[in-house]
Amino acid sequence: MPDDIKVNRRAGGLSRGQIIAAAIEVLDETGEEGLTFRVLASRLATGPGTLYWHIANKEDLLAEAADVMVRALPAPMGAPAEAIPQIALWVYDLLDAHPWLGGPLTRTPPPLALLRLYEALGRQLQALQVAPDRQFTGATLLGSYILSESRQNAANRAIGQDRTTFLDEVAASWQALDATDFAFIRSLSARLSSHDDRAEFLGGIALILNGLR
Amino acid sequence: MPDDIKVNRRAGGLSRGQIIAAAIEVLDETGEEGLTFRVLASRLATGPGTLYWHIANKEDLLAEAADVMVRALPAPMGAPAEAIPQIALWVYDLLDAHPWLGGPLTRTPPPLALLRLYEALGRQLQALQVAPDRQFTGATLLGSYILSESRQNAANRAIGQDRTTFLDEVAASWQALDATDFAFIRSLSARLSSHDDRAEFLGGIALILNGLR
DNA sequence: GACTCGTGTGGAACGGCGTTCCATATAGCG
DNA sequence: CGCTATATGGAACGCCGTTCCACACGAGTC
Repeated sequence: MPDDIKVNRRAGGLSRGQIIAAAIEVLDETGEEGLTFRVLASRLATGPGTLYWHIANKEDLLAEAADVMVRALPAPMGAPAEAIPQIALWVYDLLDAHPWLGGPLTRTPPPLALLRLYEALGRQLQALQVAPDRQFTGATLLGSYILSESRQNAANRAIGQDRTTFLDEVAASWQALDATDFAFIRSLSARLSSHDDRAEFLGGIALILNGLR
Repeated sequence: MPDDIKVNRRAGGLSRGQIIAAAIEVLDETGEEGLTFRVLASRLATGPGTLYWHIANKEDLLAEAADVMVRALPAPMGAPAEAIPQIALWVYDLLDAHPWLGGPLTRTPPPLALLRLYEALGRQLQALQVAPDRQFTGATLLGSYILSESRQNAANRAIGQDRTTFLDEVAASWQALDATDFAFIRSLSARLSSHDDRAEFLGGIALILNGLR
């Protein structure tokens, strides 16, 4: 299966692209754990064995699905100092709408989808005239923060129940911790459920950019 | 199974602590995927069903194992500006020695082990006189960067082969990317295999602290 | 137009997983 | 000395990713 260019000669034949598109549908509907080869095969009206002719394994499938999503990253507009928060928010909203992306994006080695993100961030750092030996650190820092926060936020709402009630429960469990061992955590718990996530998130981005200057 | 205080009355009885200790042994030897209830049970000379009397499920077991590891975090010494890199490096080395920690530490909601880490970082931020409304952002930023980098580094070496040859392969695959779409990534690939990970890592920490000032 | 062969197909089966079930054993208590 | 809650452990359940293999089809060759 060397090239994707080679199209299936069969009439109603399955293509790699169709499989990935169907996988994304299933992932959006039932999450990462809901995607199995059996349900995917039945949705495509075939058997599990057929899928393995087109894709190597589940890891491969997830990486490709993630890449499809990240390819939609729009070209940033405006000054670099504005473009970076713009990219950050785009990723934040992407993972909010498709929480399953959290898994496939954070693998070793970094999947292509993640490289696209780093590329976009790195270019803005270059445009910001960040010193070359700081670009690596800066891109890594931005990327890890963006992904970690987006993942966390996405996971919060993937639980199924309402996001605010979930955060309230977490805050309550933090309040129940030992008062001396977890003084700082407890002081955070009030802030946890009331704060504006996106504003908080953008604050972190601004902090990084501030440090890069 | 309300309290841990209640000790097994049986002679050679199994305790929750013994199970967790054995689990950590298996995890250190064979990684997260190597830990199954069957191998854990056979190591403890019992059946899988017995384990479920003492622990709720695998997630519970992993969270508790992670907590045991993070509890060993030493009390930071010296000025706060030195204590934070100190904590960061401790986590970095911990995950380097026990790569399986990467998984259990990054769950939703944040496991107790992770809260311990945030507590330690937050206290240093307070000592650094960081404004209260920036402590949350700062701790989150530090935590996400420390964990992400440590995880990445740990995963690199968990592959089995030598770390440098692994990074060389990654660098080569980056060089093979499209020259215009991935100009920034390609410019990074040279730096990837030659750089000093720990120095790079500390550079990122310094950058965050710089931004907080 | 028949033959053939590489390209696809799909359902059964494999081995392993987390977890549950249940018959059984044991230790403390009335 | 029974009784009962505690604790055990092996069998079994349902599901997973993946492999296997018998088979169908479409295009090139004579």
